[in-house]
Amino acid sequence: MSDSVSTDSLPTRFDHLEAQPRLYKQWEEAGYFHALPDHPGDPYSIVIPPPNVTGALHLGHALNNTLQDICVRMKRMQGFNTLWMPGTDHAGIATQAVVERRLKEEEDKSRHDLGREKLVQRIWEWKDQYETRILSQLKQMGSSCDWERTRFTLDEVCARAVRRTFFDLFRQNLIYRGKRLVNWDTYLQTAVSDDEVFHETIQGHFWHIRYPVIDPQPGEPTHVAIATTRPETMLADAAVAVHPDPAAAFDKVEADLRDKLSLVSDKEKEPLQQQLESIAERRATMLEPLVQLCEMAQAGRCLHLPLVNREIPLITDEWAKPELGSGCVKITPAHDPNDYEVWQRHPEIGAINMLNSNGTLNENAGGYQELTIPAARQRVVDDLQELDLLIEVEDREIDLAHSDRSKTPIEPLLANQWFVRMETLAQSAMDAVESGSVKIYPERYAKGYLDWLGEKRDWPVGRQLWWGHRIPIWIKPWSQADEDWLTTEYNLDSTAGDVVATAAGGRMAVLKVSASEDVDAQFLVSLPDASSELEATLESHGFVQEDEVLDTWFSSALWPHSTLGWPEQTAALARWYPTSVLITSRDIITLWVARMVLTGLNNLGEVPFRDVFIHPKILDGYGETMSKSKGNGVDPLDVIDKFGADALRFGLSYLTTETQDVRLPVQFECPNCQTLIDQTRKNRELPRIECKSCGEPFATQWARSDADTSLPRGAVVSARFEQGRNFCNKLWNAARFAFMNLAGYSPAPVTQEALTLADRWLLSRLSTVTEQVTEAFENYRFSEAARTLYDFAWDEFCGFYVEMAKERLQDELERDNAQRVLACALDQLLRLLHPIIPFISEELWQALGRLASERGLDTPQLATTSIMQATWPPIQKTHQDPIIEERFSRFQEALGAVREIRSRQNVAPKKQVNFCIRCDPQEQALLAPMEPFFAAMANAVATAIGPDVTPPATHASLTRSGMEIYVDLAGLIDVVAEITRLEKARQRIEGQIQGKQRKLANDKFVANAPADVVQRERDGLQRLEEEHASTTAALEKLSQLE
RNA sequence: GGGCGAUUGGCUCAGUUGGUUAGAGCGCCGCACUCACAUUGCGGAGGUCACUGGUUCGAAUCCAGUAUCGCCCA
Repeated sequence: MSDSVSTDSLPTRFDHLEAQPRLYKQWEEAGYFHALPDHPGDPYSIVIPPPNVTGALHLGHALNNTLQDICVRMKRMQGFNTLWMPGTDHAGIATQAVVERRLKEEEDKSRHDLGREKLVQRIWEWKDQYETRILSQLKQMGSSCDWERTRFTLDEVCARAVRRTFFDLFRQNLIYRGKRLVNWDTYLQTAVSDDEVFHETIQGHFWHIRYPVIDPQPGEPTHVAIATTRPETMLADAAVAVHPDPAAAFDKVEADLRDKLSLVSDKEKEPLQQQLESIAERRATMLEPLVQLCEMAQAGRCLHLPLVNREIPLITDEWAKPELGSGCVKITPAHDPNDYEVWQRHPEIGAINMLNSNGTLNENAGGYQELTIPAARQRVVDDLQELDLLIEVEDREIDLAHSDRSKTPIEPLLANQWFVRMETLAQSAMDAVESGSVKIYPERYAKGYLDWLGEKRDWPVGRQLWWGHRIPIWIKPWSQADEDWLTTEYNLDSTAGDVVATAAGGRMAVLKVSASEDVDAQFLVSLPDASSELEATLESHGFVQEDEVLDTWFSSALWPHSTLGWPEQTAALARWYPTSVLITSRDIITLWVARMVLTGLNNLGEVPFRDVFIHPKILDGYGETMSKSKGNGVDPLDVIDKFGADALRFGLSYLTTETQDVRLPVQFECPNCQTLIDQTRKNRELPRIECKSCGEPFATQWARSDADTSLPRGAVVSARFEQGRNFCNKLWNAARFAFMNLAGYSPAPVTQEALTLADRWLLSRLSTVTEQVTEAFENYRFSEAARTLYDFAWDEFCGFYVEMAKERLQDELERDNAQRVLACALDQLLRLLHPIIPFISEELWQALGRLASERGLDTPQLATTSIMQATWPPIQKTHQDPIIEERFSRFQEALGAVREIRSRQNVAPKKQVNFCIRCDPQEQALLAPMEPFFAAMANAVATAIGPDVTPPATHASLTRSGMEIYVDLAGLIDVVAEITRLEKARQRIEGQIQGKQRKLANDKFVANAPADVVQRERDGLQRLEEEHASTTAALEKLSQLE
């Protein structure tokens, strides 16, 4: 931009595509984002929720990062020593899954074909590519992160923290390995957590099977019937269970049903009644056989498990439900969570694992070894039928767990897992929230956090993956020789059974695991530092490092302190830990937020952040979450291209309210003619779409065929961002107007006396707005701040103040002060807006600086080069003047009334009209000086204002806050239109009068309501009656004219 | 099954501790482009605040229940 600003040099539009990279580069090169521990100011810090490198950022991230940037930019302006720590997350399973899928698709290779080292290398390549993309997206949004500190959860700094934390927890006996039922993803061949599993109802079957009883006594059944949705699991059955007291079980079911029956409405009674009847029926026919089976179980009767020819016991357990199926249930502890629980109660039945990690059956499946699960299922069913042991097959909807990562069915599997013991850790994290050391906004989310932690479930931290932090444990079968070696060489403390001992002066933690049924005794050794020579020594002694890697959340849990350099006692850590606020989305409160709190407390004895702000989720127009796989995802860069980063940010903050998720109806933008085409559930899955306006086709993200991919791509955007774009344009042009009128600007103090009414009104409003916006931002009420600024900037600053300044700027005597106040007001407004719309506010700030480098009312000061260095506007309480604001609104009402009459009467805008106002002397004093503004803003000339005004012969009138506004319509009046309007008005007034009269006639209201409320009603009634009288009079007059 | 949240004009949302005639943006209708901005200005139409009860002088707002939707947990 040139040094002088004129209409020629400042276009009527903000060119965001040109300005954004230029301004961002300026900021970055000036080092405004970089925080140093020894900079002045109280510390303020935020760590970014590290986006995972699986893919590019979407609008949810845009929202998340916009809110963080708003906080950070405001705090920086407020003089805090502000750090925003950026980085990305390696997202173990998700990223590996994506890369493996591509490997399969593009090269038809599995990870085993490639090998660990090469696969990991591929994933690093993927990571580099997406990290670059993600960081670039963040920059294009305007995020003012301290890029020099950028971290990655798998880099060496984070790795050090992970290593040290694992070692420390292990040393405290808080990490252990145990056999647990896990969700096994047979495709990715890893356990996945419950959070990575989704459930889907599918059409399945319910197979009813008979197991022969071994040596039945006379009178006893020869077979026991069971039913299952997964018949192949019978190969690993360990028992069949029957309820220990079937009669009591029936009693309980019936009692529960009756309880329910007494509570529900009539129409719901019927199904319950039916259930009761069928239970009674079952009881009649089945109780006796069930009791008999129960006795058989107690007598130790066994069953013959067909196909694998094993003997399994009949046992009694409450998991068997007499009211369901045959009343008996097969127990497969290694492949079913409920059966696993049964095993815990009956350890003697054992557990048999029939699965290989790749989902094929193992040697325990006998003749079915090597088969996949679906194949085995078919064979088992066929073979049972052959043996006449299949009773029937029932169609049934079943709930099937799927892996979120591979989209394949989950197999429950008994496997050795690494766990973190949560008892004390979880308690510490609960205490932190309960005591208020961590505050969650909105408060209601604290409940979920506390409930989840309250279960204190141990955290499974091992993943059978290759991408991640390898578990720092070295394993070797126990031997006396090694024990002696460790003792003499490293002063190993006594290795009491299953308690961790330290060695090497605390640089080694050793656990001697006693032998169990399937594992011999062994040493587990953990080391705190990667660089330790101990590692090599151990390996040369035959210790082998655990293959598995840690759950991604293990490293994310350390993020607030690992990024600051912990376990080193860095200056950054001392300065910025604990961080000020964590801003994130609600779905990871438990997975991430809770774990950060407990690791922070464990590692540093201090919570990781003071506040947690949970922001809404972004949904599409149908209320569905956005995602690439649905096709309703919006790329922030598409929005930025079309509307600008400021529009994106403004739109998102405007929508960030406390209770609502953000619904954004989504459109395709035709690349040929820019028409927006609503996205529907149907068209969002199409590879190509034909524009309804120009008829040309364009490609979507689903385009695969050559014909489709050769078409131009249609961006997916949302018209909701038009509001932000328009707002920026409005601000731009208001500033443009100011610049055009700042020629000859000279800085000088403006005395109180020199301020006009409009000035004082604007300064009062500005002060009030500053207070509201500051308060709103500080309490994470982003929408409120955005709305307040929008309304103020558009309606008050542009709609009134700028309009009113026009006159004065042409007046030689007034011009200097008008320029000074205008420059100062624009300056303040830009600062307030900067956190939300950083680019345009910076561009305008710099332009203003070239024209009016020194500004301010009391003592003009040299403005900073960049708005980023400007201070946050202080709240000028002395400027706040409620009386001025109140009186000014009288003017706005009077002006509105004149405009309304003009419009109603179809008076051409260019046609000047006369008007007069009958009002109190108080209003008269206010309105008199505003006469020029009526002329400028409504093309209306005041003929009289005061208590003794006589209305013109032909007029239309309106009543506003006790003022009668009359517009002289001689020669202009549309009598019919005016009569229609007045009659409608009179009707409305009469209704209101009646309402008020009724209210005031109610003794209870008068007696109970506060005096001011009653008085307000009385005043209102009086005003309405006056209005009614004048309306009636006007109507009479008009009907004479007609 | 348990928990949390939502339901306000055609659409997306505000609505402070219950108190005048429930607001905004978009869309719609009418008027207006020489004078910052048509991504604009001025005006207008459009809502029995999901439903049913209750508390209260007074309920979009508080309480209970119902319905529908969403999310989380099992």
